[in-house]
Amino acid sequence: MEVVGEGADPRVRMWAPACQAVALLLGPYAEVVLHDPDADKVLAIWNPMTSRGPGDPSRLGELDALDPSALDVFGPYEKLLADGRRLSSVSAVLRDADGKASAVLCVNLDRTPLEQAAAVLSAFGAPTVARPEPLFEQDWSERIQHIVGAYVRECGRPVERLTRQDRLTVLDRLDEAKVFAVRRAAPVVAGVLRVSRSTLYGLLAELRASNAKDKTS
Amino acid sequence: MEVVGEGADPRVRMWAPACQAVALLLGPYAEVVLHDPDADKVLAIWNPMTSRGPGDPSRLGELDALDPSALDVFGPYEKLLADGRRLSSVSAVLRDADGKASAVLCVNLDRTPLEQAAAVLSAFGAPTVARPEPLFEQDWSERIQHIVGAYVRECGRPVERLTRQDRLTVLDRLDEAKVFAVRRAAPVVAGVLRVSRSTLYGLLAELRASNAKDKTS
DNA sequence: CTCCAACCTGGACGTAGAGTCCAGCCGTGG
DNA sequence: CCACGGCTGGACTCTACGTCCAGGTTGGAG
Repeated sequence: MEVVGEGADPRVRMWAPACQAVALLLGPYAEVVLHDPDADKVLAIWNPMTSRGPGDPSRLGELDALDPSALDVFGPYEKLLADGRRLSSVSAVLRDADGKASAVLCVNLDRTPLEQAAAVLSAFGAPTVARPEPLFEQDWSERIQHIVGAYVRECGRPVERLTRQDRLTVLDRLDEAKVFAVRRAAPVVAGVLRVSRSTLYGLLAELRASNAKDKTS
Repeated sequence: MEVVGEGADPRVRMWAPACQAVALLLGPYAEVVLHDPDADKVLAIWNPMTSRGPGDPSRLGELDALDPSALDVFGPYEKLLADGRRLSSVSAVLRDADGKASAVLCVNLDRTPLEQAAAVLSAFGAPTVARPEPLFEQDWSERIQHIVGAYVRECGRPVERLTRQDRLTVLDRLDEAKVFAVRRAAPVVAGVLRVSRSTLYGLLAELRASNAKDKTS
């Protein structure tokens, strides 16, 4: 836990536990700042997001309604950091036993990680309604290329120079993927595999006989 | 902002702004509790997750190291609610100007929404490697049922008693999904749509002519 | 009620393309 | 040299795709 400015001021000693607790809970994405409203300076800061430190000007002139009649809690409102990060911020006027405003607490929560996650989640949409096919269903020839390519990459040999056993394996995968249920797929596969249509059917028959035998055994 | 117990106790008046600020920032998923360490009772509570209220016993006997020598901040540690929700909790001992422990602050953050989101995100994995096909590619007849069923649900009418226009629309979607590129699909579609094979081809021809005309215009 | 038009239907038909078969052509190994 | 296993093009059959047509049915108009 990085903390700057602790212990110097009695006000800091009083409010530090609360500030530290919040900073601890919110991990690295929250900055907790304790301001001196009279001097308009930073008293202490936990998890600083910028290079601010104690003594730096607070610049919280906007919420200068520090009389006891007004509300003591502000926000959450949005802040923007120089690097574009969006913050959710809340502020609270902290008063001592006399009712005098002794400090101002600001908690700045970096929303960007949450917003990125939310973007992914919302883009996920309704999975059962969304169509996954434009890539896969559409272009079954692409799929053939993909399966064959994967095997070639797998065993290192180029597309040509594949052993008979290799072709059997690839054909098994293609058959497993129901590739041959789509019209006109056989000639395409034969072309990709650099094999004649006859050979293709030969290998396929051999394969299916073998698979059937495995099933009965 | 739901808050219970405000204003009664001077300690509540002192710490309320900080508590309220945290409760505001963390929205509905954080509960902020202010305890009386002497009476071991709840002083005030923001966004209560259970039915606890002011005056109820605090039961925070575990962190009874309330002497000034020990650390004043505890956690984050894990808590379990009766309904199974997992909480991240932090506690802080709040002291008055004399150094006397006047209150204990507890912030309980419900982690379940975040954990659910994280589970979705991690399950997302590597999208280009994962295969979405075992459900869709495999069973194209299931897909037909799905598309037709979706439309039926959409317009309310039962599978039968569909108007000609409806059938045209459904067929357009099926054709768009390249369903008719797979062998033997046409008879299945005709069966599902309660239409003869001839009619199916008739509607399909009509549809494709219309689409082609739209393209040229 | 009749008539008519639009539509659906079963069935017949032509054809593309799936799958089989075979004779011939290579390679490799004896 | 031959023998042999495997690949090849081509011819063949048959499935099933897509078209067409002659009926039958429905529903609305007269």
